[in-house]
Amino acid sequence: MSKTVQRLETKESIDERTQRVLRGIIEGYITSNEPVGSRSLSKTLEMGLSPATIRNIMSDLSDMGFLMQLHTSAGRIPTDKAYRFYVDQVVVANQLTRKLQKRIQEATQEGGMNQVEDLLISTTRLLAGLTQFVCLTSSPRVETSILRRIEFIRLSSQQILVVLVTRNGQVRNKIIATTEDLSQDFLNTVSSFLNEQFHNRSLHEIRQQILESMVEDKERYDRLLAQAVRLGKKAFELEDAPEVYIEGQHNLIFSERFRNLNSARGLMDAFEHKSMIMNLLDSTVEADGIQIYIGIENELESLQDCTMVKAQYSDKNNVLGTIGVIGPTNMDYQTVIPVVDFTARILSQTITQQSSSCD
Amino acid sequence: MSKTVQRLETKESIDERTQRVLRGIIEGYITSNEPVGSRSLSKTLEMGLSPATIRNIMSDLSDMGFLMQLHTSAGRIPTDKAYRFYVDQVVVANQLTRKLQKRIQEATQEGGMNQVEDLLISTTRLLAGLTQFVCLTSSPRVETSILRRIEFIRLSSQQILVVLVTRNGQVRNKIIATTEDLSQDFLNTVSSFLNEQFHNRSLHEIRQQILESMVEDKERYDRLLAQAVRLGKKAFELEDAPEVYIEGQHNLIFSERFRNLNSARGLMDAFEHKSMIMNLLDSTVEADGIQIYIGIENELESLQDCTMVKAQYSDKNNVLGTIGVIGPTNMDYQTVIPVVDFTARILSQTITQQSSSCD
DNA sequence: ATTAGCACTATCAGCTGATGAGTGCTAATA
DNA sequence: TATTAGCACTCATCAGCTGATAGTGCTAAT
Repeated sequence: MSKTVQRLETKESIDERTQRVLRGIIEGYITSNEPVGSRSLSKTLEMGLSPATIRNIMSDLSDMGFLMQLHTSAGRIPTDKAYRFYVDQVVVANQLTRKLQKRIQEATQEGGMNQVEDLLISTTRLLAGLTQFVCLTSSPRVETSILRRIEFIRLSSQQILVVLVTRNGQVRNKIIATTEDLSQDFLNTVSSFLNEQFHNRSLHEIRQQILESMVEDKERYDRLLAQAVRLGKKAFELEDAPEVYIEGQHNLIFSERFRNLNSARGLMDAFEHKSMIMNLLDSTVEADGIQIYIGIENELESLQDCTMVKAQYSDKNNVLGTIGVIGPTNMDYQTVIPVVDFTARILSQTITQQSSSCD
Repeated sequence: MSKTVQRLETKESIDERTQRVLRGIIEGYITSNEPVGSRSLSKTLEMGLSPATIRNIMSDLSDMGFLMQLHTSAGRIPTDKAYRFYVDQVVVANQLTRKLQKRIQEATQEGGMNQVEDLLISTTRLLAGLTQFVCLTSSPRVETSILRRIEFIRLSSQQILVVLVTRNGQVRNKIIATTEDLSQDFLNTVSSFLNEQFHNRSLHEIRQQILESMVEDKERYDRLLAQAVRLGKKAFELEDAPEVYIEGQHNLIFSERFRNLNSARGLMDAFEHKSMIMNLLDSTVEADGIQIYIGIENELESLQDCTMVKAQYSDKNNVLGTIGVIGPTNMDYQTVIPVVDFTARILSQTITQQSSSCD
C-alpha cells in the first residue's frame, strides 16, 4: 500500500514561540492522554498568550502536519511527526534518578544469575515493570557466539547429549541420535579434540570449517577425526529457533493508555511470530545508542500506533542483541528513553563481566 | 471469609422430567452464553411442555439452588451446583473425533522434541489452541526425578558446569563456583563415581544420602570421596523454581465467553505467581483420571468464576505432573473433558516411550 | 500582530418513553 | 390433580431528546 517511512522529516524551521506551543501540546497530551485545547494550554504555558492567539498558532501547526483533531470541536493531539520533532529537538539526555539507577543495577545483579538466559529474562521483566509497557529482548545469536567448551555425554547406545557452552555463558543442550554405539571414553577424546581445534572460534566459523573438512578427501582421516567431524557437524547444526523474550503483555491490555488503540489484539498476535519479532528487533541501521521508531515509522503494520524504543547490548567485543519496549506514541519519552538506555548499558556491563570471568 | 467448598453435593433426587429441563437449560446456556427463558426452552426441548409448565419447573429448580437470575425479568442461568450435576450425572465419556485424536497425536510426535521441556511447552500450547482457553502444565518435579547421568565440566578455575540428565529426558544445567581449581580429569573421576553410586535413584534420595554422608566422620574419606560429596551436594541442591508452563492467556481476554467475567485481570495477576499455580495444579486428591473444579469449588478466589479441568500425566512408574485448562463455567464440557483427558494420555505415552529408550 | 467576541459544532451525561423478553400468579381446563 | 392460557408486572435496553461543556474558526476592534 504505502512505501515504508524510514524516518519522518522535521527540517522545517519553526520559530521559537511556535515551538514552545507545540512542545506544550505534546507534553500536555503525554501527561493527560487527552486532546489539549487552546484555553487550557493558554493557562499552563504561562507565556501571556490568549487562547485566540494560541488557536492561530495551532492552526498553523495543523497545516504543517504537526497536529490533528479527532473531530472538529475537540482539542488537538500531536501527530507522529510532532513526536519525532519532540524526540529529536526537545528531549535532552535526562538523568535517571539515583533511586531508579539503583533499582536497575540491583535487579540485574541478583543472585544465581550465572546463566545468560536467566539474566535476559529477568532484565526483560524488569524493564516491562519499570515502563509498564511490553518489553522485548532478543538473545545473542548463537551464530556469532564464541565457543568456550563442547562436551559429549553418552546417554544410551543411540543417544548422545551435546553440551555447548559459549563465551558469554550461554549453555545449550541437544540430544543427537547415533547409529553406532560410541563409548564415553571415545566421546571424551572427540570432545577434547574439538575443544582444542575450535577454542575461541565463533560457532559460525566452526560450522563453516567442519563443512570444508567434509568435502576434503575422506580417506585421509583416521577414525577419530572422521567421527569428530561427523559428531561436530550434528552438534553445531544451527538450531534456528531465534530466542526472543517478551514480558508485560498484560500491560498492553490493562493500561489506560492502550485502551484507545484497540490494536492490542493485532499486537498480541504479532508477538506469536517470534522470528518476525526477532527481525524487528535486530534490524538496525545505526551502530549504537538508542533507536526510536514512532508510529508509522514502524514497518510492522500492527505497530503503527505505537512507539518502539530499543537499544543494543553487547559484550566487550560484539553487539549481542537488542532490548526494547513498545508503548503508546504518547509515552513519557523523557523517562522511557533514559531507562531503556541505562538498562541496556547495565546489561552489557553485566554480560561483559561474566564472559571475562573465564580464563 | 467462607470456608472452602470441596465439592458441591448433588445427591438430591430429581425426577426424570425436571432433570431433562435442567439439562436443557444448561446446554442452552453453554451454546448461547445467554440466559435461557421458558418460551425458547419450550421449543427446543420438544417435550410438549408449555412455557408455563416449564416456568413452574424452573421455579422449583431455582428453589433447589440449580438456577439463578441476573435480574428479575431475565432468563435463568445455571449455578455452579447445576454444572456439578451436569458433569456428574449427564456428561458421559464422549468419544473424540478421529480427526481431533490425529491432531493431538501428530502435534505431540513433532520432530526434534527430544527434550521433555519442549514436549511440555508444545503440548500446553496445543491444548490452549484446541480449547481456546488458558492451559497450564506443571513440569515433573525435579525432586522425584530419577538420575540418569551427571557430569561436571570445567569452565574456568572457579567455575564448573553441572549437567544433570534425568530418566525422562530432562536436562538441567547449573554453573557452580569452586574455590579450588579442579582438573577436568579429576572431575571425570568424580562424575563416574557419582554416576555409579547413584544411578537410577531419585534426586531426593540422592540428596538425602549425600547429607548423611556429610555428617559421618569426615576423617574416613579420601580426597576423591570428599570432593565428590562436596560437589554432589552443590549439584543436587534443590533449585526450587517450580516450572509451570502457561499458554493462551490472550484467549482469556479476547474470547466472548470471558468478556462477562471481568475477573480476567485477577486471573492474569494470579498467573504471575508461578509457585501458587504449581500448588493449584499439583494439589490432587484422587489418584487418576480427570478432575474438575467448578466455580466456587476452586480454592483460589480469582478462579471462582471459572472451571478448571485437569489431568495428571505420568511415565511408566510415577505421576510426573498435571496438565489442565481454565475456562468459563459454561464451557462445553462434552468436548473439553475428553480433549484434556486424551491429551494427558498421549503426553504420558510419549514420555514413557522416551524414558524407556535408554538402556 | 494580537485579542475579544460570537456563531458554530461535537461530545457527553441524563432523562424520556417505547419495546420486548421474561416472570409469577390465578383461574380455567383436561 | 396436573397442565395451561391469560394477564399484570418487572426490568434492561435502546432511540431520541435535552442542556451543558469545551472546543474551533472567523471577523472586527485594538
